[in-house]
Amino acid sequence: MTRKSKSPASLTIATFNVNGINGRLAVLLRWLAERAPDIVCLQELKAEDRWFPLDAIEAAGYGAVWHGQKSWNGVAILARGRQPIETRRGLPGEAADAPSRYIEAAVQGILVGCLYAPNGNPAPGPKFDAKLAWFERFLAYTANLAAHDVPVALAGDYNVIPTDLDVDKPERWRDDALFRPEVRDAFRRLTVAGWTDALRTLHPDERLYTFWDYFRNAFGRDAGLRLDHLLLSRHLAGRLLDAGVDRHVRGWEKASDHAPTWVSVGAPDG
DNA sequence: ATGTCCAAACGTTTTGGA
Repeated sequence: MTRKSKSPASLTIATFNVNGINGRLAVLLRWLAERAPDIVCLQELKAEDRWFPLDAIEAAGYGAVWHGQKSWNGVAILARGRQPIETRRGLPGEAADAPSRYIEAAVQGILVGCLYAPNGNPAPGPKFDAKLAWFERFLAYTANLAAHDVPVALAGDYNVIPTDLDVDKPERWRDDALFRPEVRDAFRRLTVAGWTDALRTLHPDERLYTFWDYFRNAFGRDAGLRLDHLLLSRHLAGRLLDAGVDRHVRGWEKASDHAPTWVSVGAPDG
C-alpha cells in the first residue's frame, strides 16, 4: 500500500452492500479494479472480524477498517492507497454487542460514516420499531456531526425508498418497512437537516435503482428499489461533481442483490 | 403465500434473514 503525497483533483466515494464479503469477494475485487473508487463503504459483510479478507483487499490496493459480526450485518470502509483512520463504531446509545451497523473513519480530509440501517420487516412489529429507534439514534448523532462544518459523507444501505420515483411499483410497497411513511419521514428529516441526497440532486427526474431482489427475475424486469444513498454535508455537497449506479455489476455471476453506487467530489480548493 | 440466495447448524438437509 503506497501513501499518496498529493491530493487528487477529484475523489470517488462509493457504497456497496456486498451481501456477504467472502461469498462475493470475486465480485467486489472485479468492481474495485474496474471503478477504482477512492473510498468505499461496504455493508452486509456477514462475517466475523477474523474472517474479513484483508489480504485480498490490501492486494487490491486498499486499506480497511471493519466492524463485523457472525452471520449478519457488518460494515467496512476501504481507502485506496491509504489507511482509513477509524473514529467510531456503533452509534451513541447502543450496547457494545448491538448489531454491527455503523463504522466511521477519516479519509483524505473527509469524515466517512458507513451505515447499514435495519430492514424493519415485517411492519408493524418489533423489528419495525427497532428500525425507527435506530433512525432516531442516527438522526440525533448526525445532527451533532452537521453542527461542525466539516466534510462528511454518510453512505450506505438506508433500507429506505425515499419517494415514489425510487420504486418500480409504489402501490405494492406502501405497507413495506422500506417505504412506510415513518421511514420516509426519517429520511426526509435528514435532508431537512442539511444532508444532500447526492444521486437525486444530480438526477432529479431519473428512475435510479440500487437494489433488485433475487425473486421473480427482478433485475431482468428492472423491478428495482433505490435503497443505497450517499448523503453529503453542506460543505461536501458544494464539491459534488457526478453520481451514478454501477448497475451492470448486478448482472455479474454471483452478484449481490445491490449494485455499487458512487459520487465524485472535487478537491477542497475546487 | 410466493419467489432466490446465503450461511449456520451436531449438518450431505433444514432454517432464518433479507
